[in-house]
Amino acid sequence: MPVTLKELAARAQVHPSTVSRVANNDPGLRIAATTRTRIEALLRETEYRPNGVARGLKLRQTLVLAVVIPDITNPFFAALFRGIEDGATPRGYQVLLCNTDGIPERQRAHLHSLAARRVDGVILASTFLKDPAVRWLRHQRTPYVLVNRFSEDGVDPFVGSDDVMGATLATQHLIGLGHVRIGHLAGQPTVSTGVLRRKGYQAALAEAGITADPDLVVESGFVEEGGAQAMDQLLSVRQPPTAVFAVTDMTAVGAYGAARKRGLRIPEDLAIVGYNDIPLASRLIPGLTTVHVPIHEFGSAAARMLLEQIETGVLTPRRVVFAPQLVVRGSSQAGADEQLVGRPAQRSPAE
Amino acid sequence: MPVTLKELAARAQVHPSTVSRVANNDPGLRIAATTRTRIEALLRETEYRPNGVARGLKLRQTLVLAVVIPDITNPFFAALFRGIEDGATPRGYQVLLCNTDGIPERQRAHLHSLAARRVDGVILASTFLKDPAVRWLRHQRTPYVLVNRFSEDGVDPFVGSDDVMGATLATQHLIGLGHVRIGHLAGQPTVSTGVLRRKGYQAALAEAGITADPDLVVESGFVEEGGAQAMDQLLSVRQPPTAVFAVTDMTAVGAYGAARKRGLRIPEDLAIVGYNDIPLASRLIPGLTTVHVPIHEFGSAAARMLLEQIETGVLTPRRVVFAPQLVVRGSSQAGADEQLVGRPAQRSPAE
DNA sequence: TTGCGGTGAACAAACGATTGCCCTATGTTA
DNA sequence: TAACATAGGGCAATCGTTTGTTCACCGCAA
Repeated sequence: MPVTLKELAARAQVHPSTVSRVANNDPGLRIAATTRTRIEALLRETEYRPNGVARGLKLRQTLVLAVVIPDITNPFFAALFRGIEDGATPRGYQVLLCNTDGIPERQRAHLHSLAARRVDGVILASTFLKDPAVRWLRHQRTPYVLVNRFSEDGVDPFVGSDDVMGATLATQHLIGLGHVRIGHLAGQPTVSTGVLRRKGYQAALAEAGITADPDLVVESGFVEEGGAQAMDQLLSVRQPPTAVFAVTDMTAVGAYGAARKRGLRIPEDLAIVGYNDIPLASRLIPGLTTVHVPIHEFGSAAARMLLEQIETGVLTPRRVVFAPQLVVRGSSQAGADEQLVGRPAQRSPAE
Repeated sequence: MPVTLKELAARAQVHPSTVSRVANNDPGLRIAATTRTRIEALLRETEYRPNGVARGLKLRQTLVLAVVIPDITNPFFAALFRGIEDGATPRGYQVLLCNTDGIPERQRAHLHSLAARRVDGVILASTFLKDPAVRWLRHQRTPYVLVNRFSEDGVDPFVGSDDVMGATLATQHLIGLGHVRIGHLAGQPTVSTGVLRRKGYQAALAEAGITADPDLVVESGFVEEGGAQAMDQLLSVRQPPTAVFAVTDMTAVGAYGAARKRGLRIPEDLAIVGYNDIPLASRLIPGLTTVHVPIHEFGSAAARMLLEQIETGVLTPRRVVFAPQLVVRGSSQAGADEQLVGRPAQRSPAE
């Protein structure tokens, strides 16, 4: 059992409040040097650390943040979490991680628990358009930041990338390679990234004077399995695409599988472009051409915004939007894989 | 600001303790039906949830667990975390995630913070042999469980696999394929998995009457970059191995890169076997032959053990050791990749 | 009328820290 | 010598719950 103020006070023959002031280095404290020394020795000897729970109750701050995401086993969210933790830990905060598997009810349940625990703030990366949970957060006056996806355009603190621009870049790249029948593995229309990336895809086609074929857009969701199914469907139309833009890298991974199963060569028979540039993208064979976004910085920026909001009560700027960048690899352009050489090494993981 | 007991009590014209008892459904409570109804209506109307911090102070339990790992972006730990959360959430616990990057000082700092926060228990997956942090946990009487690695043989609550057996299986597999010069990308001798897997490797060689060549064992650590460097070194010896057993899958991924850079074909020129069977293993080309361990179950078993310890004060059994199983894929045996067909789908991730 | 048992709730003491205010010596000044 | 600063700490309220104990009241029986 860790030592308490009261016990220390008894041992030092002083009042607990005095020990507290010494421990907290109260600036306005007048105290005899000998007393201070005696108390400090005791503090060191017992390795006293104030009970965080009691402190939280009194000071109304827990020094805990929460991160709510669909699934940490998705490399995108793992990298995001690292960014958040790296931003929060140096400032004394620790981070609760909540996986929702994309199920609104689980998200709701987690948020309610988090509110009951009085976490100081929430970073939410699993929101969808018109998400009632976000309205609830607003109403609760819980500090929060949305990441990657937003719920209502422009009203919430947000960190993400310019999805329309990223999708446009990706599609223009395929157009530039001479593709005309370009498919899209699309995210759900209930999610901002799904909507905006589809919009960017369509904008690029329109700009190039290519008439959009509705058969070439298939909803895949954001994960591997959906990507495989949707790709399979795309390859079954009477005149299949020669290239696809997948709404996320994981979706593209699914597409790889589906293409390979049909004996298609990438990129000769089918060019593929993804979105996010997760670590896995460069390890695929061929490497996945994708839209790079600074995932780790999403996290650290979100943490910074959240902490600013918590500590100062105000927030400026309210939105951080990174410009995405195309990374060309072998999945769209044969022989392009050497562009990988010299990319910065990843943060070192360890078993 | 959420509503408090005191406010509710004022509105219901009763004492706070009465509201508390109604909210907690105190079995021994005698109360007039009308009063109870009035209070219950108020509880629902205000969506009252007791302040978890105050509750934690009074009850001396926070309903928070902590997971301490090297790095969540390593797929092994991501899967492990899911297992833990899936075991903890249904029982009302939420989980703090702490990344140490394998740095003892960061681990120490996190554990101190966690103790100050009075987390109910800790799951530690980043320990090493004779880890002072584990001794500290014991001394603090903080409930804890070690996962995957242990600190001192047999003394701590532990969940993991039989590393010697797994390594033996892997090596025997290579021997069975006719390999004689078999290398080992080894973990550090300061970590239990490093020591035991090396021991299993050596045992298999000895049993087959193959004399161990010290040049064929190179310390790689547990991550990709180390694997690449160590593999490079192995391929530089005067008579390079025709097969290697890598201490983890991530190390094997590094080996893939190194081999490919030299133009070696896998498995024809170099057979590779890994350990852990992370999701990435089956997506590599060729698929990575590896020692399968139930990562998700590591997590849920650890959570169960920890909760038992927390809630009952005792722990039985103290050790859960899973028997590992070899999964043969194309990295050791050409044409073996079809053994992948029909493997259970992964848990659905989402962007 | 007194006593008693049962109802229905209030009281109050924790849990461990923080912090504004008060109190008592002692020395200083007028 | 009376008034007053100042130094050095103690007091007590507070954060929001939980829970063992006490209390007031009512009806009923003796």
